[in-house]
Amino acid sequence: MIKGLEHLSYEELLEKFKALLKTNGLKYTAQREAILRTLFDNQDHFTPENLYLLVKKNYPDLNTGITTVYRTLNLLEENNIATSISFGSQGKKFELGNKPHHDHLICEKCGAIVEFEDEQIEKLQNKIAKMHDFKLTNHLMQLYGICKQCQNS
Amino acid sequence: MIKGLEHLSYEELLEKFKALLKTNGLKYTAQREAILRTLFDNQDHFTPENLYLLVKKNYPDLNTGITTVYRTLNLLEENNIATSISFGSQGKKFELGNKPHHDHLICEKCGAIVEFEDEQIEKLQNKIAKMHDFKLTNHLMQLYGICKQCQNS
DNA sequence: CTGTGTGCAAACATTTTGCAAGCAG
DNA sequence: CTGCTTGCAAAATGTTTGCACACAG
Repeated sequence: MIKGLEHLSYEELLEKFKALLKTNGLKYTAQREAILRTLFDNQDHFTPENLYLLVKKNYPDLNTGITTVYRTLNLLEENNIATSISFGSQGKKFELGNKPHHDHLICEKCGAIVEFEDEQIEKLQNKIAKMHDFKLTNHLMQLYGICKQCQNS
Repeated sequence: MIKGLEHLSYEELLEKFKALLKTNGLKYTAQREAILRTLFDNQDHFTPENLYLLVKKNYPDLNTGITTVYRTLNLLEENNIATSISFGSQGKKFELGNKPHHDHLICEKCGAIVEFEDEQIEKLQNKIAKMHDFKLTNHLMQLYGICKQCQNS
């Protein structure tokens, strides 16, 4: 899983990104940074569409196309800087992978996404994988329900 | 979650389906049964496309369209006879919901899907939901890894 | 008969690709 | 300068909808 990205400052993250670009013979562009920066400034889960709109709003001069957002997100994901998860009807969403591993609680009414971690569950998952002779590489857990607010309305 | 569908024979399942159709003023058609039957005979996880191809192969005379497969799957899902899950790059898949709740181990190499159940994890999930004041309605857990076969090849 | 179901084609939504021009290195 | 990157438009996917005919009840 994502390791070594926890608690990075933006400067550190940017350095990491630049190093990665250099290693792969890719170029550092204003659009790529705008996308990274927007992901960092809004620690949230974005669909490509939502992120595209926000980048456009925050950096109107760059005139970034949605194509570039898709391409950059894929680049970030391939290099473990971002992660994507499919949230049922909410579609595929990306988040910056600079946090320790966590799973999600999703409100089916308002769509709120709450993150959580649980070490015990992780241990049980490893146990199950071992029982089935799987070498675990990744996992996904989503709990769907109704959040406190929506229960009271 | 899905309750009361466990261990149904095909006849029982079909009765349930017919009752449901009658209740909603819907009609029992050969295409709908072919789809249900195919899901039952191949206890597996299907994309609409795959299921469509199999139904076409098994019941060529019906000339079933993919539109009908989509419509029937949605009908079955709305009535808790089938369930759909998004399996990352494998896309959205449906399975007959006549088994007790279970989660999935997915091989990232060959795409194999193995089902498992774990009561302890379910308990922990309830604990977490309670901590965050969520009223749980559903959950999804997928463990991605490399299966035994693929490790040895 | 009535109204639901069907297949087809068209519409849609989302994501990817081809291309000519732009710009980082 | 070289060739990676970009935005646009077009293409490719996956899914839904409109419609006229078919058929279950």
